[in-house]
Amino acid sequence: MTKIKETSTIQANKQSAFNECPVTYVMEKIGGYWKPIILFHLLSGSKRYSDLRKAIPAITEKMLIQHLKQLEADGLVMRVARPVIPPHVTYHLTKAGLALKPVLYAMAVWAVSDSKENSKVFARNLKSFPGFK
Amino acid sequence: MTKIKETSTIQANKQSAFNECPVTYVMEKIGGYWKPIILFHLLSGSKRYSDLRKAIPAITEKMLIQHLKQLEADGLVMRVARPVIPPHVTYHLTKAGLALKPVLYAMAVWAVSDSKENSKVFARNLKSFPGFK
DNA sequence: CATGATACACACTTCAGGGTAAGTACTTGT
DNA sequence: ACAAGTACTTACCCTGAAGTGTGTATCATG
Repeated sequence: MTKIKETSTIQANKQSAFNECPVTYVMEKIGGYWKPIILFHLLSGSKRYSDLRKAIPAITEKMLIQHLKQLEADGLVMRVARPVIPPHVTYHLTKAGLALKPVLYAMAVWAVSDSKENSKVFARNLKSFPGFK
Repeated sequence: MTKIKETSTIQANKQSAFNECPVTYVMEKIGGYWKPIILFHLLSGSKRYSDLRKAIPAITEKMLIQHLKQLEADGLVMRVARPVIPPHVTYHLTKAGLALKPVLYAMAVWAVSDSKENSKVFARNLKSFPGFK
């Protein structure tokens, strides 16, 4: 994890939001481009490191590991390493990780209904992502 | 809204995550330090611009406006301006914005139970926020 | 003997979100 | 005449999350 500067308003704001806002608390844990995707793949069952890599081709190894370590430190996933050569490491969701299922589900439901109701807005958003026309 | 570079892997990843992952879709809309807090305040009723400023003292005017504009563009809030002097502008949640209530609630429930079950992890996290001992 | 597979580690760079600070327009009150 | 309130706008800077690329240990297999 990257070092954090002590004197920084942005960190102070993060702190207060973290303390006061449970939504921010959740987003600190499942936020970022990759964490939700990793969690999604683990929700369908435990996976090896290399299986995750194959399941998410676009992710770099650095990002994958970094987020797995963070998820582990946050108590959402468990790392199980078998002491064999070549290494054999699997990642599992913990109880807390599994408890995220309804949360992620609620988000997904909203996303689907929102992208239907506001298809125009959706289209505008898509345009703002380069490579789309 | 800030300009976005066309040639950027990070944007490309955002795009694919946005397309494939409904959770990312939601977080694009309610993510950031301030959006959940603004939404929270609007959930308890429509508010004037100046009321929001008073309710969230730490936020700067730039951030407040910027996020309100984004929320408006995303169809989550509605801006109602009365053509009087001095100006009188109120912000309301739209149908889609109100529909976020169960989502935010699910997140809050998880946050509370998680911070209870894993008080040690919580403590570690707090330490990582400067200003805490 | 060297190539491949596995699960990482580390140094370096980029960029978009967030912060700071100052200014605008228009009118009412003193 | 000038300060105060309201709802913004704009220019500039800084930081930290994310991406790029290369290196490591260990053993089996051809």
